[in-house]
Amino acid sequence: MFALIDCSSFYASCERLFRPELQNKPVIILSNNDGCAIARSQEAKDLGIKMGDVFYKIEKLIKENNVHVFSSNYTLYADMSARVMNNIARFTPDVEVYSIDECFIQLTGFDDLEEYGYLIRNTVIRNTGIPVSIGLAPSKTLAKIANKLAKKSSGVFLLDTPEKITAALEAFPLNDVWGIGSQYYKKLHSHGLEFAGQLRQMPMEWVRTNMTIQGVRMWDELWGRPRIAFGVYRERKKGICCSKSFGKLTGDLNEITEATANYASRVAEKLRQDKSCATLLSVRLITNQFRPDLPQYFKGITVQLRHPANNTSDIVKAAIKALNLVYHPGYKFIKVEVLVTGIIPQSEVQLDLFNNWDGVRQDKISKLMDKLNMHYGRGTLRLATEGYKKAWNMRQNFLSPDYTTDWDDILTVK
DNA sequence: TCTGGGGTCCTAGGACCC
DNA sequence: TCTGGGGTCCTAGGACCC
Repeated sequence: MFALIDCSSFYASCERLFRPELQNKPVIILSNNDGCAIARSQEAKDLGIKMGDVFYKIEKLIKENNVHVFSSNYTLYADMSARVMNNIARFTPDVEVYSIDECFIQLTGFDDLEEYGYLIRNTVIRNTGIPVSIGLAPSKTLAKIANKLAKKSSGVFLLDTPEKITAALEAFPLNDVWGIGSQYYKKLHSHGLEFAGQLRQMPMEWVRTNMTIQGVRMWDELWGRPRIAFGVYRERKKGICCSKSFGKLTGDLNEITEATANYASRVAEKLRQDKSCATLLSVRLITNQFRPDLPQYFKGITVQLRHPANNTSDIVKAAIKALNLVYHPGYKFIKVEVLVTGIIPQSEVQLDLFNNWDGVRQDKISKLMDKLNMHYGRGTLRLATEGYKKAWNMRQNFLSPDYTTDWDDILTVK
């Protein structure tokens, strides 16, 4: 049996934890650059605020209803997420962290799974203050469905017998099924399908033709046959990217170079975290598609690294080289993306005797940077090209303190 | 009337997830 | 003024090989 444990309105719950006066009040969290709503408390959902609603378009509604607004504070959310996951790991060693606010666990050999579900739920709530709901079922897709049903009932939902599963699927809307997005929903709906139970009744060949092999896997899972692997150990990532919109439009190559260096440096950090090296690096420059009055530009280029690397210096140099190949004056850019691919394990990188490569030295420098930045905060030690003014940096006008990760931000109790 | 067969690798694009 | 970021997997099609 699988369980899916999911934090309710996770970002909003994190913010409310340190602002208890916001319990039962509408709260929303904005995307980077304070662009649109990406998380809402139940009260905010009830006001009709939807995922992705553009901030300035709902400002009136926000004022009228006294909605509390926060910029995304990923430092806080990541730390709270780790606390939740650690608590869950006390119940079973097999935890697959699926996203910042969700994990799958595998449970076997329990007489009363429902009771165990409540025990996990209550423990997490007591120890972290973050409410969670738990869905239990024989496949991951069904566990996701059980989890949605748990949210509508008492926080834990068990789908264990064929009868219970059939009854649940009959009334479960297709567009809420894990793996069915807007495009597949449109297609299925045009064939008269509306509920998960109806899709499950379709012949496998029909599913394969209309939804490829992935659809067949999902279809099997709906029948309670697990087809999606349970992975406690995270696979090596196939690509690592850092891409963020600027706080303003800019055509200034110096500013864009600074941003590119920052993003590339972050990519190098992530590579080192994964103990991976990259062989290819792409940079893409993008204008603002929401400004059709301005000339549009959208171009990316991929360069080969002269040696598989994860040190900051090599990655940043390659990124700046690629940037200079894609940059074109006369445009106002909104975003630059830095992406590395061709990832290989760090341990498999071979030294190249003929390339006069100073990677060993650079690797040592990067290691030291990681150590210092871990201790004193990200960006304490960085390359000069990364700059210090950061005129392009994103807007975060409603940022909460880093209550749990920064001594300066710790709450004072009077 | 009519152009081999069977592979590999890469990229772009489309679908999905949170 | 103002519209997120970071991933996954699958398929089709082109280039290339023998």
